[in-house]
Amino acid sequence: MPELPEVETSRRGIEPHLVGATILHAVVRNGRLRWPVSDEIHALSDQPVLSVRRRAKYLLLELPAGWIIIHLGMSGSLRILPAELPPQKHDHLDLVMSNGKILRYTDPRRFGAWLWTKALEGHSVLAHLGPEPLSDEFSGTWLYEKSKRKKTAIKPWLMDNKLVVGVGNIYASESLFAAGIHPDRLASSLSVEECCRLAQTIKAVLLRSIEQGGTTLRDFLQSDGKPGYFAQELQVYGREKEPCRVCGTPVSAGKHGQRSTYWCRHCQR
DNA sequence: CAGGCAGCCTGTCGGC
DNA sequence: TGCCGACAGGCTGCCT
Repeated sequence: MPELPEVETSRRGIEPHLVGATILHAVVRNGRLRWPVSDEIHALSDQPVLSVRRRAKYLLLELPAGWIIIHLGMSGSLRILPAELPPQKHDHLDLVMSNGKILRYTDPRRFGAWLWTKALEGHSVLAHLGPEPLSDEFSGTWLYEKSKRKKTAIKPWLMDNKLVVGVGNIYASESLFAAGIHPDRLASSLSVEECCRLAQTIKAVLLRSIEQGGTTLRDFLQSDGKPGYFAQELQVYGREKEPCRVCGTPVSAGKHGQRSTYWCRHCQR
C-alpha cells in the first residue's frame, strides 16, 4: 500500500515524537507479519531513539544497539497515540515511549515487517535497492542507460526496486500520465528526452504527494490519524471511464502482471 | 539471466 | 440476505 510519499509522511509525523525519547518496551500482540517480528524487538528495553530515517519504503529507527526496520506492506500505518488508548483488532504492535506516548502499528493484511539489525549495511532487505527517486543519482540519464536493453513494458519496470525505489502502483501510472508516455511502451523504446521527462515527472509527482500527506485510498493514515490528501489530485489512478482531466477522453484501464494500470489513450503515446 | 506470476493475509465490494 | 469471486497501496521466491 504505502508508496514512498506515504512512508515519508509517516516518517515526518513520528520523528518529533520519537527522537529524544526512549522506548521503554514493545508490546507485540501479533508478531506474525510478513516475517516474524524479530526477537530483539520483543526484548527491547530502555533504548533512546537517535534518529528516524527512511530508505525506499523502509522506515529505520536508529537505537544505540542497532536499527529497527519497519515496512508498512500494503495496509500498514503508524500513529502516535496516548499510551492508555486500548488497541483495536489490527493493532499488532506498540512501542511504549518514555514521554507517555506510544507508536502504534496497525496492519489488517499483515504484509508489513518489523525487523532488527545491528548494522544496516548488507541487510538483505536493503542490500539490492536502486537509487532514491528524489536523489540526483536518479536522473533521465540513469533511466536511459538502464532502459536500453529492457524489453519490459515501462510501467511495471518503474516498480522494479533495482531501477528506482519508492514508485508503486499509483505513482507509476500517475508519473507516466504526467510524462505523456503510454504504459505499454517497451522501456527500450524510450528516447533520452522521454527518459529525462519521466525522471522529472516522477520526482514532481512524489514531491507533490508528500506535500499533501500522501494518498489515502482506504487504509492509509498519517501519524496523527488524518488521511493523505493526494487522492484528490490523482489524474488517472482509479478513474477508469472518467474523463481525462486534460482532454476529456475516458480514462483507460488494464493490467500489467496482476496490477491495475490507468492511462489516457489520447494524452499518452 | 530476465520475465511472469503465485502467494502471503484480511477486508470490501459487486454480481447473482 | 448470503455466498463467491475479484480486487486492494508490496515484495519474495519459484517457475519458465
